[in-house]
Amino acid sequence: MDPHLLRTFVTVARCASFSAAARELGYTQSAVSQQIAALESDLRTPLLGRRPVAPTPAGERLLEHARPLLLRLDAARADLLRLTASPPERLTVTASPLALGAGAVAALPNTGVTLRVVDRETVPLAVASGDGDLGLVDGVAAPSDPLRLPDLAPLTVTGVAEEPLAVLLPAGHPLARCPALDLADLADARWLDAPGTALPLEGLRSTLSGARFRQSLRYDGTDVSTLCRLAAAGHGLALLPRSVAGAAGVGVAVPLASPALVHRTEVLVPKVPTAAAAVAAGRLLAHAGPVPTARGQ
Amino acid sequence: MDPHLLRTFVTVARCASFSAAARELGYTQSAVSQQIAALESDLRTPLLGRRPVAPTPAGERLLEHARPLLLRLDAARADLLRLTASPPERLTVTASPLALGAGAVAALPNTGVTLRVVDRETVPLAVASGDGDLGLVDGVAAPSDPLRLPDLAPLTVTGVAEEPLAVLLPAGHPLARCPALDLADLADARWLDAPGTALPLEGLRSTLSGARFRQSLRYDGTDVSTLCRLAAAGHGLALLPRSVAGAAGVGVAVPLASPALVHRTEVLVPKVPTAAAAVAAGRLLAHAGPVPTARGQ
DNA sequence: GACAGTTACGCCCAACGTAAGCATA
DNA sequence: TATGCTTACGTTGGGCGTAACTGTC
Repeated sequence: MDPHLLRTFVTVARCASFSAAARELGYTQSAVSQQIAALESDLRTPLLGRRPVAPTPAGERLLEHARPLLLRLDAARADLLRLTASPPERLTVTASPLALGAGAVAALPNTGVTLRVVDRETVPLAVASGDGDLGLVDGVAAPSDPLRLPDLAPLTVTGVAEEPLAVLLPAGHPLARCPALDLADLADARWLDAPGTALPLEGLRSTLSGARFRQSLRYDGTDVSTLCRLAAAGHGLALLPRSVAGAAGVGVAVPLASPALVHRTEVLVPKVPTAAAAVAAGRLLAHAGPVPTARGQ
Repeated sequence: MDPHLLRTFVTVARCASFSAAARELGYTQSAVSQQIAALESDLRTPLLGRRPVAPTPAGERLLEHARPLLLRLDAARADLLRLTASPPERLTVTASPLALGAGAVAALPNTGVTLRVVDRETVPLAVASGDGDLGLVDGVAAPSDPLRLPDLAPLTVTGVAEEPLAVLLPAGHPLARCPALDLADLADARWLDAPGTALPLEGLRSTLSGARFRQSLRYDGTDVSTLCRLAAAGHGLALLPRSVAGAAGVGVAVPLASPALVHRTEVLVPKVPTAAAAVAAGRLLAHAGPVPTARGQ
């Protein structure tokens, strides 16, 4: 269970090839073979089928463990090195697309900032690994409830904005004339599958037992206006913050009435932020929030 | 950042001594010294002050990373080994004290079961590490909200019970005559500090910004009736499930009215449970729940 | 027979233990 | 002076590469 072996295992599983993984890791094919053999003998179970190279059930389980483990390990390393390293002159802000509300944009310093917009789930990863100095993530939550973020590293998380939700529908949609919608009304609707940009439905499914959300087109970009046009063109519904849906300029935005859910934005900084990140986080809080956060556990 | 080094580091920090850690780990003092030196040179920063042996600020950060990391590593290893190992004949159920409601107790199989009651935060740890086959944890949450559990390993979590809360007060307490209480009423009360048994207040503090919960006696056991007697004797208030507080036989139980919080119990099983654990989990669900669970993220 | 993973074998370095060194109470 | 961490040094084994082997398309 040496992380070295785990990393090799994960790479082999991803490449579905010993030799490709060896090239990528700078080993010989032989070394990779030996590492996998060592891991398999350590755990007393085959982890990879050969020809084709694919994880066995036990291998799948190990992947589930190994990936977050390696992530945490990298995050820990980066965090410790950051303590020593001299503070960078530029501030790198990593944000998910819908986390950049008007308030956040206004509060950003206008010099020495690199703004990177990435997939929603990449944001905590970037901040934890030191890839970004400050993160802005959004998601759906009950009012004043914190977002459920993966705990890759001890980060300081603060809510900075909450706003109501809306569903973006194509103009001719039968539900487009409703004054407000309930999630239950949308149980059988077709949703855009855009987990990085539109608000993800996975968690919401469980609120409506029995309801099956049908998914249609998958969008992997991070561009909100494209997303809105996709929704307006009838490729599927999109759940968005009300202000975004209302200002889309295409389609029809219908407010979401219940259950009580809001669009929430949070600031992520390392427990010991860089000076620039601390200042920027302070400005964001002063400008927009903080928003109350209820109940840890 | 080899886990071997991390484990040594954590041990040295705990023992506050190189030689004691060496004894505990089965190394020579010299080896431990070299391992710490290797870690410090790898991270380019001193981690431990010597004489006395105590973590530096950087060392403190590393401890924060290393402890959960090693936990996850052990959990992963245990999980994989469990896949291979032959299923044990006995079922070990690990539960926090207040997770054992009447329903849960009734649903437990009456043969071949070892029931272990432990500190609340130990339950996920035990299930993740394979130390127990099935876990029952409780906590405070908004209705149909899942508990916030540390994600040590991929576990299957299902709600099985929710019930209202009550505060247990000594008979003469000024608030004991109220028909119901609000958390705000209790902002300045003195609470028992019993995180393993009574419901912990840490998270609740943030709901009432400005309110400072004063803590008094600390109770580290897992015995509910002792806790009730402590509360009744005026050592501090205790937040409990209403049925428990009402049946305490001592003190006065006053229902908690708002904000909307409930006592929630969840079943924890490994993603691939043992046969006995799967059966027991099924019985628990059939008997008591499942309780709705809203929103992932 | 070509491609891809395994096995054999030799080499080397990382890591441990022994033992001497050194700093602090 | 005693205790306890560090440094020096010799030894060993784990892990890598080279190369020969084997199984599968």
